[in-house]
Amino acid sequence: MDMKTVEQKWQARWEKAKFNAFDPKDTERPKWYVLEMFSYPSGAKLHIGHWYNYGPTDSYARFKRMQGYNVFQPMGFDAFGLPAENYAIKTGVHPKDSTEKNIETMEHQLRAMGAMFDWSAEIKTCGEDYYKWTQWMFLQLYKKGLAYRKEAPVNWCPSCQTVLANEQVVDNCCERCGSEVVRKDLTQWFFKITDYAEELLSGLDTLDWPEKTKAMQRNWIGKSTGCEIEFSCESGDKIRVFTTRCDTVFGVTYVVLAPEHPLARKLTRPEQEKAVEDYIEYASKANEIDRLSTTREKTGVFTGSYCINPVNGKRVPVYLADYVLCSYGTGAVMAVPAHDARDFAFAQKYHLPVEKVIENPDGETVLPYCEDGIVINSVQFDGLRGEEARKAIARHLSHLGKGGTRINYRLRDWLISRQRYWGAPIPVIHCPDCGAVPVPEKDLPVRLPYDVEFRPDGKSPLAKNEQFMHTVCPVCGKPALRDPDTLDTFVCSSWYFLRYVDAHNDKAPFSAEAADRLLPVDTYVGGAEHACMHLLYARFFTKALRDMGYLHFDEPFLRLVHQGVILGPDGNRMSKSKGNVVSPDEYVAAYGSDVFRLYLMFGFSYTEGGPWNDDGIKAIAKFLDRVEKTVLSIAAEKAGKDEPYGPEEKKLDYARNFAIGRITRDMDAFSFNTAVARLMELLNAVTKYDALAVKNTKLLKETMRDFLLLLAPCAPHFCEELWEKTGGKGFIFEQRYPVENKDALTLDETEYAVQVNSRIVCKAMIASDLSDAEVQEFVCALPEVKEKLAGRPVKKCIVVKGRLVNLIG
RNA sequence: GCGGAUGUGGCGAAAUUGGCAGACGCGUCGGAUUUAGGAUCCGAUGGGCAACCGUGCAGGUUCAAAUCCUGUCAUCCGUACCA
Repeated sequence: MDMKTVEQKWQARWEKAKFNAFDPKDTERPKWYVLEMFSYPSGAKLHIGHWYNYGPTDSYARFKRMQGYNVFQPMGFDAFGLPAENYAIKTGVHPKDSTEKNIETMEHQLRAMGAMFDWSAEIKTCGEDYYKWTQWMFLQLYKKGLAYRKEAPVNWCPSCQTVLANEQVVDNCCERCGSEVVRKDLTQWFFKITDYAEELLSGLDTLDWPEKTKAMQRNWIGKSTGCEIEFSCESGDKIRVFTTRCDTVFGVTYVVLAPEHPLARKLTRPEQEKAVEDYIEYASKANEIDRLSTTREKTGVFTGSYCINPVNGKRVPVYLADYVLCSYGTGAVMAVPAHDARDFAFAQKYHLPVEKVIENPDGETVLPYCEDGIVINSVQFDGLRGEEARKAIARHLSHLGKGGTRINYRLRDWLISRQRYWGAPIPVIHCPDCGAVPVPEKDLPVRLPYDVEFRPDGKSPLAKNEQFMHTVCPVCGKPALRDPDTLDTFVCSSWYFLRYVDAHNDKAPFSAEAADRLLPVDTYVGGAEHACMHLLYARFFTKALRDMGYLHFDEPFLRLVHQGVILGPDGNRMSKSKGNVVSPDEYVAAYGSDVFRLYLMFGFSYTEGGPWNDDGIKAIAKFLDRVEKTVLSIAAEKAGKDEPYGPEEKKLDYARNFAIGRITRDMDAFSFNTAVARLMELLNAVTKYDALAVKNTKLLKETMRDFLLLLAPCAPHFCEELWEKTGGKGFIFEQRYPVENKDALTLDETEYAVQVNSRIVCKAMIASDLSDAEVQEFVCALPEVKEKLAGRPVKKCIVVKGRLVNLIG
């Protein structure tokens, strides 16, 4: 078969019939929203990763379609972002121009894959008709109190000249360029994702997602239940600390503030001023030194001040130390060196007292003892243990008015400002009188100007564009300046799945009807690297929009599947620098897109991936050749009667229905490699039967028809062609996916493994309708069994229906 | 350190969830066809002459373990002083 011609032929026909588009008028069939993570339009062509994500998932979508679902499978481009801007800085090619060109190329390639993408819903996040609504989203979150501005120490990449999200910092280095990240204070916009911490955590339990991904989100959210305790200072200031171990509060021997803590300087006594200033200076540079070492020595400085432990009135010194993080909890901790490894190390170094208040119930108490144990030296709480002690002490603190139970999350608010050009401008105007004023919705979009100087110098490129910057305040009408920053591209991708459902709506981001009809996403497929970013942000958006009344569901992605990573042939991640990049193009040119897709499905365990190896690709081409030959030769046979129906026919019918059942299950489970294996088995069974002298032609033709239908989602062009050639009407994808006939799966007899004392003695065909006792009787009569038993009585007999008999003698 | 996974033939991988380990395919070997090569078709293929031995390693539970439990090693991913 000339695959190139066949592919073009069917792609054109599908296109013409609008066959790939979701049909909103069809209310008969239930909807099924299959979504693959959209791609960033890079300069390179589609790589194996794209193919591996989109090819097999498209087969899944087609399978759902044949099962009778009204499938919606859109595609688009996550088109804003750093790479285009970096490319522009390097080459002078404007991001808009390079991005549009790349989109064109990629779109062309994606279409050539032959996937069932509904291009009528295509979106490009850099288009005005899209980012207008991204800005609208910002405004809604702002209205809802979920967007706010604050001065905050941010991660600054000196090379990219931009702020990075925590998630974009890897090993204290910039995720993109590898430069070391430094700290810088800037006024930034944030989304208050922490307001949803609890629901983002609890909602995970309802999701059909990989456990690993859920675990990562749980860790990222990092809920811990503990206690907040107030230590009063002699100055009158109050230090609030967070602890999960309030059962150790009687063992506090000092209190530590993060160097950036607001009280740090205030509590410093004059005689300590120099030491403290030096330390704060040192700590501010701490990011620049190697913080990765967990064995890094604890450092700190005494402020000269003391505070009072509310439970026992003890006066304890206040230290600054950078092992306490400003951004977690209250930025201050009570130090209990006897029962915390870090406090212990610090106390040793600075010769601070260690007071034991917990005893190991199961042996010697070696300090620092950090497990739960029995409370001692704590007056009325002595003898209590673990959780019980914590509850009692928390209650006590609450009575004292000095604290109480508190839940703390590791999750931080999402920093969304970027001092970058290629993104959606933040729709805010800064007025000297009115302050930060949101742009009225009617004035959206705030257009991203084309002419800008984006060579980095630490300022937002937009800040240098006078025309863009100068405007009037929407409240008072006086001259005012626009916000020069753009939104993190993750903001764009946090709601794209919502836009798809109503991609051309110019009145709203999406209509309520469209959202109700298609959302949430039923099956979402993409890389695992987004576990704590995109997948969390999209959930946050969904919940926030729900609370504003725009959506009527809680979770955007009901089921999530991560495809594995295809590595280079050398087992390493593919990269230009390693020179191990394998391009799909040559294979697609040589074998066609169906063969390439089918090989991706067959050669790897989908969620595992693995090193690229093209040994099997010829085998797939051979398999399809065999299919073609067999299908055409069987189709050419004269239609016959539905007879005979003997053991051979029964066998073929069994193989057919077995395959139907298993393939259906495998496709649903994204177990594509086994689905293809089952197809191969069925073809083998058909070939074998076809070679017989006497055949039931009707059964044979029906089996072949089923086979073609089963194969269709995995080799769409190829099967359409054969469908047409063998007289099929319409598109093969209009046909119903075969459903197994359970009757054909009940056999008169099956092969049992016969064991004596758990060792296999022989195999035996045993009738299916025998009772366990009859099976035992049957196998006991077998000569091999008699020999092994050697006259001993059978003490016990285990029968596993249809599989195995085990005689214990 | 913590969290999560993975470990099965020469190779990619299966295993109905505790029931015949290695489905399906690659590769290899043998045969048919062919002037030859290629292609195609048929057969064999975990190891061992064998009894038997085999799912990283060592134990355990069970009539029965790749699968469950305990310990251990290796690799990968995530995370980084989270109080």
